[in-house]
Amino acid sequence: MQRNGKTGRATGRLTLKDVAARAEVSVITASRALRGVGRVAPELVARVKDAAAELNYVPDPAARALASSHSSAVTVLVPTLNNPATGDLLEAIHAVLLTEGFQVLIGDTHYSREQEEYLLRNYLSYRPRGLIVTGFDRNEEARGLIASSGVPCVHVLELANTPGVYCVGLNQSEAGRTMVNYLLSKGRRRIAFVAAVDPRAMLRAEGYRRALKEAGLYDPTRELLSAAPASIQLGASLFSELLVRHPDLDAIFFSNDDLAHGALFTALKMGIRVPEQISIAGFNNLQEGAFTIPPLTTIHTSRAEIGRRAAQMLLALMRGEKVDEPVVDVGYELIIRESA
Amino acid sequence: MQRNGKTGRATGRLTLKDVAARAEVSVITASRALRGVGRVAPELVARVKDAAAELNYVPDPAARALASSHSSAVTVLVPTLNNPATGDLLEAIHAVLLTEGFQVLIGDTHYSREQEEYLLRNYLSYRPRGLIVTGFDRNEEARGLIASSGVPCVHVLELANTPGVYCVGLNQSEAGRTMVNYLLSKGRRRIAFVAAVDPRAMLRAEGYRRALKEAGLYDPTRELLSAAPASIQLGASLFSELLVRHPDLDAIFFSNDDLAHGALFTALKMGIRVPEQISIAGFNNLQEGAFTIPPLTTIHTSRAEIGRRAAQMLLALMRGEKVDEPVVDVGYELIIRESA
DNA sequence: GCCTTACGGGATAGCGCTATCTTTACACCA
DNA sequence: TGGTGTAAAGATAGCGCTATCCCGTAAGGC
Repeated sequence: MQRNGKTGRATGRLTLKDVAARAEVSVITASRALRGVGRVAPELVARVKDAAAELNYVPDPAARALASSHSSAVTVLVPTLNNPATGDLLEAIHAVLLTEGFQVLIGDTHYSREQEEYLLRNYLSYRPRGLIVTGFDRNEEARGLIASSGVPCVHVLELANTPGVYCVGLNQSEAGRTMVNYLLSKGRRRIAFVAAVDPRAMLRAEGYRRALKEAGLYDPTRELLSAAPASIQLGASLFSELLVRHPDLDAIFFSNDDLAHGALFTALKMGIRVPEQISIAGFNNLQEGAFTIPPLTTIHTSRAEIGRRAAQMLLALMRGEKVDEPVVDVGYELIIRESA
Repeated sequence: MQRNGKTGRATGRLTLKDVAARAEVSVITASRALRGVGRVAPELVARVKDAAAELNYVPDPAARALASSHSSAVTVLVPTLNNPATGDLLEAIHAVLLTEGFQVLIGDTHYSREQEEYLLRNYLSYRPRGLIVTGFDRNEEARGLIASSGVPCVHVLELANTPGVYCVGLNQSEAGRTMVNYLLSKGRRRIAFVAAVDPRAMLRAEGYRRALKEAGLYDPTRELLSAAPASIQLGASLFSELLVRHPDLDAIFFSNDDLAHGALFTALKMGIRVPEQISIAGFNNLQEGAFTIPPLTTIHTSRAEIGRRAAQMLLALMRGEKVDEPVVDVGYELIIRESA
């Protein structure tokens, strides 16, 4: 129960030695028994495990990390914590890794390459067993840190075909293209793209451009990018701004549901009929989208599935297993609702 | 740049020994110089720091933790990651602690006491320097773990007056009471309370009950609690359900903005006029609330400020400084919009 | 019967740091 | 001049674990 007490140690910590003593084996046997490595007679394993359980023993991760030069930590770097999509992702990653006995260290890069590099340097000093990073937009230093660390790394949200690179995500650009093609199929011709600049949004922008160029309808002045982080507020103001500049637009593709929600609210307030006058589309399929007036047409992305599968892939990599599907495309789904 | 190379160590890691050698001092002097403890001549400190910088040395946290029996980690336990309010809180905590050189370990208790106890046991084995936990709703075991660990702990979101307990939050119950009193002041008499059960929501419920009892208008059948996690969807269905049971209600206080949004959307769809037929109020002041139809009356809570101040308080505690304000009430603000 | 091989178990030596004690150097006072 | 105090640096010994080497014992081969 209590961790101080019968041991005479300076730190008062309950150690493997105590467990070993109780099980009447040597420390190293206790170590092996608890880790399930090496050859230990089943009977001894049971005795050690019982002793550990009775004493409520928890191994010291620091000592373990120092001795083995491997921690049980997995570092996850996300661009922001302030985002429902990140929440879904982290929740799923946590769920998988924690049950497997790993600790999850979360780093928030705030969409900054410098910050990401700093965090990598920092977190890698923890000798994490694994690494999950968001996308591929990082500087050379950061790339080098990941590569030279030798720590298994899974990239999430985006896809890449580079050999030796593991990733779980979706083709953001294709998803963007799908949405624009859908708008085109509905007869829209003057389609704008509005985004809060972030790497994924820029990939969606590529898809947007490709689709419109293929249709011969691309007009670069119809792209509106903002450096501010996405929010409903921002969507509202970008929407107004865009309408002033381009009153003739018949559709707007927002890089992000938040922005689209702001636009929908503004449209409702200003009496602009959606989708009759203008179609509005978002991206990510946040829960609110099903309830807006009108409900939002968007692209569904399975953040939870990405998190889960990325964590599982990382587990396999950390165990040294062969991963025969290094690129997992979880796909996306066009959610057609009334707004477009 | 690279971490392998000139050192002859088995792990290939760049160690303090390398730094010491380069600065031509002993390891322990290098250690002291880098940590800024003890007496080291300024000239040597500079030499060591230069050497460390040139080698791009990053101390091994595991070794440090083992030797000093203190890590540089701070554990934060939150009830969910899937929530904008949690995002704000974590973002702020991260911002403060990371710049001070601490690592932030996030644990997600999923609103479960058992899970919290498990996580505490686990994370405490990391010898964190500090602990931030959400509220006070935990089992005896968990309470004991925190107390006996001797790790400085700050409680967030709720307040308590127990001596020796540090907390940063707001009086949830008072905030709930304030909202109900406001509704009463607007002439509402048949006020319901709808919540997704969580400890904070239950405190708000207390405030709700108190206010109504004081007004002699309390009716327990007007409380609707759901075990499911809060969502717009849930709010929508609870709203419909409640109206069937109590068609005469003139106001509903939702424990949570998400739920209120669902209600507003449903009301709009069903042609129920808000606030003429029924007033709707929420809690937390999420960004969406300013844009709903009609805009949502709610209670603003400063999650970011709570996170920031909690982190600062924890810093002070970890440094052994005296904290003369162990209970920080960041307050709340009644945001009056059209929905009530 | 001796040697090999395999297996179960233990002894030992660190992992990279820091707490603690000890030593050295030098100023100060009687 | 010798003793003493103190600052500055180093030597030493772990922190709690695991990698590695080593030693018995038993089974199997010739």
